[in-house]
Amino acid sequence: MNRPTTRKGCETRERIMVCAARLFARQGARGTSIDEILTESGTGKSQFYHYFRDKDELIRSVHAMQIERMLALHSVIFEQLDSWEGFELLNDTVLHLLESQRFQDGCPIGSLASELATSDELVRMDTEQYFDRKKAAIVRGLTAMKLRGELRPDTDVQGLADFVVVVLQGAKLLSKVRRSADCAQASLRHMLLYLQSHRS
Amino acid sequence: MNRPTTRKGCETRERIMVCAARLFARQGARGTSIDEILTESGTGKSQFYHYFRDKDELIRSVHAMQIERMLALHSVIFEQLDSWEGFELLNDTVLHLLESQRFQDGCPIGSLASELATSDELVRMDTEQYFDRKKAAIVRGLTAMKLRGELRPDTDVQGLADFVVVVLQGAKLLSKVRRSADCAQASLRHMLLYLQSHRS
DNA sequence: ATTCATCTGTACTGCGCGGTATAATCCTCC
DNA sequence: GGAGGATTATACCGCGCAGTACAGATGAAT
Repeated sequence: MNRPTTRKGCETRERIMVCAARLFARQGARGTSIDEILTESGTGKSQFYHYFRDKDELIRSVHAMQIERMLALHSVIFEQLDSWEGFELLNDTVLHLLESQRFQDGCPIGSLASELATSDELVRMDTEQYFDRKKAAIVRGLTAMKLRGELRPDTDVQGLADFVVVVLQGAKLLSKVRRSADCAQASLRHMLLYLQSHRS
Repeated sequence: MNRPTTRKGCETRERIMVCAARLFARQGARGTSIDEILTESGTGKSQFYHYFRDKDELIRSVHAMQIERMLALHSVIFEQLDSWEGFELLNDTVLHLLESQRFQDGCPIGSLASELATSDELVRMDTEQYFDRKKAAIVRGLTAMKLRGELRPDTDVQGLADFVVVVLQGAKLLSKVRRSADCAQASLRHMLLYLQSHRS
């Protein structure tokens, strides 16, 4: 609702957001109560409703934040996606991320989207944009490789980019269910091998 | 709680389950109240608590039912997974299923798992088993093809099977977010192409 | 020091939710 | 036809939830 103006206000809002993000990733948005977030973040109700109109707005804000966070975190990698090393780095980063959460959260963005996509159109659209931006980065990289003659001229860049996004999301989901990165690792490796099969 | 014995009882329990399954797929388990299920299915509270101990038991029952339903629906296909036609049929079936839901539900099993995997260990394990059984069917098929010499002897059957499961789940999730089968279709086609690249 | 907007503490409300209690019906079998 | 379990109707309970009211604290600017 109100954007914070002072330093203290920013910190408070931030603490709520970060804490909510963590809880949402573990137990979903519907499975997390506002009180729980407030207790965990050491804030009060008045503070919450000073910065957010209602729970839905919090959810959307957190989701948007996670999206920007992820895209920022991967921005360096995205720029290297015009080389095999870049894709290897992408795979490694994803696997590393999964392990750092001990395979508990899967993909926070994907999870929240899966939970709310049908009931919250805004969340759905934000997620769609997220996938679009991810895909665009991959398309850029593959196109560059194609232009440099590293990929066959008839390579279906668009379809491959969709494919990569799909594999990434699927791998993250399965690692969450299996509590292990094994299948994710195998899948990502095969994905890379498939990309490389388009070498000219 | 109580298993129904009479015909009427079975029908009542069935109606609750089917209705819950539909609602869970659209709005998640936490996003669906018992009252909503009862209203929609035309049953009463006493009937619900006659057949289910609590909401968790309903959720697990519905989830288990969905799993068995899916495996049964695919059992014929699973037996044909020792041929390229079999995999094509699998892809077509998945796409057809997505379209029949107008891309609203994605994968009911995957969605519920994503929502509850971290908070309900039983749901998580059931889902894991589901993926295992799916993978096993794929492994059987690919192994048969390998033995028949249609796949190269060094083919990583296990890894490929994981890969297929991952792609299927990822495709279903993205179709839900994108409200379209386009990316799913492209991904599944590329998956098949990759499998076929292992031809000997 | 006073002012004034920002920020925060606390107590409260109303309601929807999961779950219970009790008793009434239905059906089958003897 | 009536005994007895299976099934169903209805009213209810208590709690946790999202959201509100309002007063109090903070702190920078003048």
